[in-house]
Amino acid sequence: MRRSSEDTKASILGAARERFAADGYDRTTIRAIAADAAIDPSMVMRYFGNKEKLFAAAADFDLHLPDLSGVPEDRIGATLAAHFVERWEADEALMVLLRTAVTNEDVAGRMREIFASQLGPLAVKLSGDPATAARRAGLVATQMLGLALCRYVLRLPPVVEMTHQDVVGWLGPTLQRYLVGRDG
Amino acid sequence: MRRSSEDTKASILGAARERFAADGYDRTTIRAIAADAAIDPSMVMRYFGNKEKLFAAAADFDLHLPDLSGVPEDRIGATLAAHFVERWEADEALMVLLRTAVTNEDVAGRMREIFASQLGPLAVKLSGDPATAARRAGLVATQMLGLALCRYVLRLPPVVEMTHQDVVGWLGPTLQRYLVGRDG
DNA sequence: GTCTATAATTCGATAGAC
DNA sequence: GTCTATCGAATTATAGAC
Repeated sequence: MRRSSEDTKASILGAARERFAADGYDRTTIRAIAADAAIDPSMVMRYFGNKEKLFAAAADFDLHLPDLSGVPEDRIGATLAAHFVERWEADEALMVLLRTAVTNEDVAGRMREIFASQLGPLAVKLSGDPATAARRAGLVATQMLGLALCRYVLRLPPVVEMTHQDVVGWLGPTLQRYLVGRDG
Repeated sequence: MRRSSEDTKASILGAARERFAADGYDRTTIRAIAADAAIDPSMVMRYFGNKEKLFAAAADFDLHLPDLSGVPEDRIGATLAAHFVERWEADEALMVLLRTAVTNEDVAGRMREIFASQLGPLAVKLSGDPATAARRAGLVATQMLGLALCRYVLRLPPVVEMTHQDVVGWLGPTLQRYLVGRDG
């Protein structure tokens, strides 16, 4: 069959995202991606150059943090918790990134950048204290990435079984304290 | 040089733990482990059969959860937080396991077993409520594994810079609420 | 107990025909 | 735009000499 360049590229990217998310970077082969996309392996090379560039294209994403300016001060933690769960379940690129960052130092570096540049400013804005903002952002990351790890990657049954509402109810107060609380 | 069987086995295991922890399962090669142990690759096969069995031997471990019966009720979260950080930094096998569980379904299964069998009973004992114990244990896992992920694997700077005391001060109350709190 | 040699795979990447 | 064919490298694993 004959497809357009754009169709081919898109189907390769889709297959790549699934494979990278399911198997991690090392275990994923260009051959497998090509087979999923029903195309020859050499086409993948033609469009993306090499495996690393294909990964970069598949893992490109944005946290899309919500605008919290209209949210009541005491609902910030809950709002953020709800947003993270939805965002995570909507975009496979996040899992691709987490799975890969664990065994790839370059990707871990990208993850550091993402959280520093997107979560850091939010923490400054919320806590009003630039001195502790970085730490607050880091704490939020530990809880949110920990949830993602246990729920979507390790699939610990009690964590998988929680509804969105359960997650917001339990993690909301935690994030609230990390972002705007006074102790520590 | 001529070494005893035990010496050889021990040095292979040590090298394997370091490699698996540093590079993950897929990236770690038997050849590299053998080189680290200053031995021929075929010796590794001789002693451990194959790569998978070598990994199983290197990742064998125990959470060694502390006895909390003598700890005041309101200090349980802090005690557990302190214990986890110390345990994590003392035993490389934990990082080996986490790094590998992320891209290996069999190992993820072992991780599920470990947390269910070791953290579950603790939650029952503490909360006194078998109905919610599994969920409480799961929540503790999200926060503790999230800390480990950000601090030891992704190495997010603000999380790495926290002292043991900082960790206990911030995460203690979180674990406390997950284990013995009433909301959710 | 240790090593050499090598079999058997698998993979990323390239060249080139159609 | 798509595919065949293949190279070169790396890896697990085995057989067997010393």
